[in-house]
Amino acid sequence: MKKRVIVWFRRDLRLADNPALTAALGGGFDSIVPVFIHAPDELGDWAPGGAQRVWLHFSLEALAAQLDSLGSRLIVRTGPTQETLDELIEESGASAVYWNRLYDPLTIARDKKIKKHLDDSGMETASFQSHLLYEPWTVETKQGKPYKVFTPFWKSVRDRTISAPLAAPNTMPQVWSRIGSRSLASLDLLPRIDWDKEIREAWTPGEDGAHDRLEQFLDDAIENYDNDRDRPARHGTSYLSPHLHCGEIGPRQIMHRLEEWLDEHSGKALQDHAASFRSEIGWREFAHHVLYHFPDTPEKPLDERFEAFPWSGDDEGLKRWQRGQTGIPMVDAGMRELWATGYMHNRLRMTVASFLTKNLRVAWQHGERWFWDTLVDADLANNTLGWQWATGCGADAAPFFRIFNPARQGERFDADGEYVRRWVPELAKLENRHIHEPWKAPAKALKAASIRLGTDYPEPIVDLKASRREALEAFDRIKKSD
DNA sequence: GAGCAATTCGA
DNA sequence: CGAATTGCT
Repeated sequence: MKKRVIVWFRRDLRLADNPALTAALGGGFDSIVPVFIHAPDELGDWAPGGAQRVWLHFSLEALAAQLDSLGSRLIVRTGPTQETLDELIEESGASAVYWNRLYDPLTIARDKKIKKHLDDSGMETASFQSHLLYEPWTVETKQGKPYKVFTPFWKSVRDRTISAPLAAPNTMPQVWSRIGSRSLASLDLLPRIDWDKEIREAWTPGEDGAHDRLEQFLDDAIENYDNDRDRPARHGTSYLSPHLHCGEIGPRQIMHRLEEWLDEHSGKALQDHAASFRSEIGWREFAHHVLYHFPDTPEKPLDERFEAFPWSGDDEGLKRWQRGQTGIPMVDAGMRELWATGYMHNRLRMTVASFLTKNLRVAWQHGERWFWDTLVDADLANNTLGWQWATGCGADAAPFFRIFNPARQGERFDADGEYVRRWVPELAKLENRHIHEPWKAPAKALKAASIRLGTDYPEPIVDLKASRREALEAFDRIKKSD
């Protein structure tokens, strides 16, 4: 009797360091059926957004090509997942299903149900850790509770040993030709109008693209990480987030390769830069930890007092924010970068989130949703943590009064206005000293730069100082009403 | 460089 | 008890 196993791919679209795949290859099976099941309905409100879908399309295309080159084949199906797995089991005669674990609430619930169903019908099932360095349930405070503050979380886990990543297979068993697959195109992941051009040009989804990015980061950017990662005009960050989201590379591989690289490049300064980068990977772990233990946080503030926060309900403000027409250069630059490319530099993510929630006092869930639909790296854990952090209703005791001033942010991190000029070209001719606050520029300076405020570029839709004060007052009220 | 405004977390 | 991502006026 032939033994066959289904490897159920999800957001682990890689061959190297893929424990489910490795277990299947080492499990004495005669055949392996690699399958991806597209079932966005099962993710409720958090089905992949527009930009994510584009990424997923190309990532699946890359995985399919890799499997082809090893003599295997990616089977693509659509949900419902449980029924689809049942059909595949029937068609292939598989006796086992293996997969790698994910941690968002709806996926956990679905996977549990499917595991029980498969177990009950006599299948062998196994799930594996590959998406995170530290399983959320293995990390707790001395009181046995989940962590709510990053630093103690990170201190408690960062010295744990990380096992070596698994090698990619050199060859794989053929997939029975009778097992049919849908075409990728039929999943309808790509947009009808080609707004995704910039995404295609700027990125290479897939496992090879992910590793190239990591190498590029090590070669070019890590030596200045602490200084350059906050400067949006530079390429100072790793750009690994969308690759990590789809699991084209895993955190274990990143950490391992980093150590290997550091062994070849010594220096105290480099160690510091590497520590900062590691802690960013740590933030991703922390975000998953918090989402796992507080599964309501995509919708609800962790700090319950914020349920009563007097949001403005400013629809017009939200629209202008989305379109990059707020009249605040840094905010508009960030929002336009997002709209044009599906990506936004992290420094700007904090700045625009602070502006939306504090200065416009629009509920953070609206911004979270917009990011979800537009970001190519939209990730439920990271997006949720980021928005709650920026709002001040999240995991740490950060004071609400820590409100970003977009003009100060511009002066500090985009001093020469390069980033603003790139994304808000109508301000291109304005001198550096006015570029982050055009409303304060003298008439002469505006004229010299051919800018008519309110015509060529909007007047600020809100007064930064007054709106900051009002936000603080609103926070005072919910604090006292507790 | 202090004050924001005292709070919550976590050892 | 000390500490708390990345701030602003």
